[in-house]
Amino acid sequence: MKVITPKEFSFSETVSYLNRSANEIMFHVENDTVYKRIPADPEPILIEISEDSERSLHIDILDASAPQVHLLEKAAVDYVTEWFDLETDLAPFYQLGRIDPLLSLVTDRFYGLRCVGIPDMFEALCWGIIGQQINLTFAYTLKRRFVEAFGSSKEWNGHKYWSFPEPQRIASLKTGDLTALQMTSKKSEYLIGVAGLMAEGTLTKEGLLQLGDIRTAEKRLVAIRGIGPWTANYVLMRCLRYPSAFPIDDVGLHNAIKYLLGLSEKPTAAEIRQMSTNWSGWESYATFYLWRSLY
DNA sequence: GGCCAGGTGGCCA
DNA sequence: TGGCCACATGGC
Repeated sequence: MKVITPKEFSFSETVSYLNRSANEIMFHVENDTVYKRIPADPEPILIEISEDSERSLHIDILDASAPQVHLLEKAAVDYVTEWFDLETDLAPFYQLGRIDPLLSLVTDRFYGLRCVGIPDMFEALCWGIIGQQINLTFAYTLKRRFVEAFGSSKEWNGHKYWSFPEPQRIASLKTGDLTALQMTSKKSEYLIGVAGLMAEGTLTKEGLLQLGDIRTAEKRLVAIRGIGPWTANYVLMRCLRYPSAFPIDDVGLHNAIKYLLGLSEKPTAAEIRQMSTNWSGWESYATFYLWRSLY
């Protein structure tokens, strides 16, 4: 299917972002084409996303069973719309880029980049927890081991496409099952605990969204063991899509600011708060663009 | 070999 | 509230 994209969208910037780790397991990029196994009824489907010579986006289902194909096509388009955040109007953000000295260093440079999401909240939470206090390279390694151990996959053209593990599966594990993958025992406890809350239905994406405002959702998340302000805001940003979510403690953000401004030290929390006063309502996009400058 | 990493919980004033 | 500190393991 051909998909209408907004004016301020760049598929090549999206692909650049998706290409940032060769160790990524949840999708595959090859020849400027993106492949991903996504949830669908009655079972996951494999989709291919590419851009034609006129810069239109194309989404195709590679393993569709014929009778359901129309429903599946709609599911695929909806998924990509959510994943690539195609419905957000970026014009106000770019307006900020014209007045904010720090944002101006990234808005033109990465024009058309959108905050790539993690639609599955269990995946977003796990990725946040896995990434706490370890370098990103190792985080990708841990995620790969985690998914290969407890997720499901389908092979297509000699490549394996993975679905993220189900909360029910992780909730049934013992910490030893995860420390065996080199997770710390704390991380293992956090992952199993969050999986339990989602498996029993006390924690859901819909439920958090129904709370209505970001502060209430943040409080609900931070009350969970293993989820602090950074992880909560990371999930609010990449899964629940609150544009004002702001993982201000993020060391990557600190380093991005340091390098972009040529500082000799990382900025303090107070300095970042000061610099971000202009970003009100767009903190998540500001963070995503600043992260992008790191690779 | 030492510092750092997309932090968090727990303790203390 | 805000400031320390232990934690735990790999990357570079």
